[in-house]
Amino acid sequence: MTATLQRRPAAGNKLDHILGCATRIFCEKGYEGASIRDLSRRSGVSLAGLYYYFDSKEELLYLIQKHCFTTLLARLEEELGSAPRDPEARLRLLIRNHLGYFLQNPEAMKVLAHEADSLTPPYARQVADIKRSYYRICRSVLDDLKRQRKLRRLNTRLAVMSLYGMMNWIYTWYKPRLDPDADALADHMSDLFLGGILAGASGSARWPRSRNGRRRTLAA
Amino acid sequence: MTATLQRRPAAGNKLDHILGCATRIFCEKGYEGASIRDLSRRSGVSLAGLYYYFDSKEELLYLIQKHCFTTLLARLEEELGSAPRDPEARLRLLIRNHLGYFLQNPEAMKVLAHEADSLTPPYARQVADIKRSYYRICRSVLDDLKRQRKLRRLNTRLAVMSLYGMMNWIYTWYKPRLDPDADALADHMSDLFLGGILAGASGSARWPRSRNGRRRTLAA
DNA sequence: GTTGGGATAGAACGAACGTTCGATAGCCTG
DNA sequence: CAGGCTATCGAACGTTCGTTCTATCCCAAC
Repeated sequence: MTATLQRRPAAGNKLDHILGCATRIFCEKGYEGASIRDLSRRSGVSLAGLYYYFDSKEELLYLIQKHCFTTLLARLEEELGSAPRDPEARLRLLIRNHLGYFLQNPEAMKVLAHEADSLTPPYARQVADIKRSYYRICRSVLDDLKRQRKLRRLNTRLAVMSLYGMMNWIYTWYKPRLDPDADALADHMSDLFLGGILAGASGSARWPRSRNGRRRTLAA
Repeated sequence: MTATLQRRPAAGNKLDHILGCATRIFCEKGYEGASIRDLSRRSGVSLAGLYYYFDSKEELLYLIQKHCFTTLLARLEEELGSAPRDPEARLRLLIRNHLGYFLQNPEAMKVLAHEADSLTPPYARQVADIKRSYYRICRSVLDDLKRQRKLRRLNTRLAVMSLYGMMNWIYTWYKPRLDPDADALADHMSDLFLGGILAGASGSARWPRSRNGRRRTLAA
């Protein structure tokens, strides 16, 4: 009934193992589709024994999400701390950090992206707080870029969301054998995003915005 | 046991109502989290009565996905049929079509994006076929653009996936009150994507870091 | 050597699940 | 009116779910 939100003193190692198994199971079958019995089988811990390490299935998902977002955020803050002030460089670094972590932990990535709103209030708020911090960093970097390059017509929210869409969607299609590695992918998406931002949103009359009509912008 | 994959003769109206309710429930609670009893309550049809209209919960999801993707694909093909040959114009039209349909049916959109691999082989293949057709249209338009603009370094697969990521991710953040409407959003994403493609992918410089280093591909 | 608590598991609980059964209306056709 | 077909439902079936109860084992501390 009562949410713990705090870990027991010295149960470090086995809990990690359980969380790892749970991540893989949630990844494969989804949060609702996965059962504690699946976790019991895969982890080798008895059904009842599992409940020594967590209070509920929901806390399990919470622990996974909290750990991943916390790690992701900490990495980013550390890297940005000793990085140049130039907004473009910082944005590239952010993208590299995001994709690097995600492609290194593809199962966790899918759980984060796919079960983004499977948690209910007591847990959901905690995760939402971390996500908001992460989002705000990206937004502020983009605001800096907007100021520096005088991109008056840039909608920062839309831009951030488009960027996250590009990045987070990869869990649906990325094939390690077929697709470029994390750094090359980060370069690709950085170029695509920055190119689009800098080319389209600077407010010159070159690309007039029209509501309904189709624009014949470029001479073919 | 045997998958029907074919509708009974004259059960049109009520099945539509059931499918509409099911879409909303799948959207709210996810496919696994939703129950037939939820659907019974919301639709006003008794639990057993529902099974007159479909054979299984999975067929229900299949019918929703098939209908949506078929409609989306048909609309696109119709629009592209009477459209200019210019690849950029066709790409803009594709984006407009995609976002227009999705923002008009946000609940169905979420079910399509979120339950993309909740179906098992007999049903999954049918849906995958339609999705592949849809994907291929986008890819071929992009290949045309690549040829026309001589974008030698453009990875078409990555570009298509990035674009779909941008577009499909909106179900996680779009707020009708706060964000621009479908056409404006389509313009935004078209500009972002095309700007990025045309600016970044034709030259030899891998890391165009400064403004004057950025190439202008537009005046060909 | 006893004790006490951390760690574990077998068995069970009540609830909810997807699905089916059998029956009952209404309605068209002969 | 008889017979069959469409549409519908209450009740149940068998299974699986998340969770808990209770008992045990292990081992350090006294």
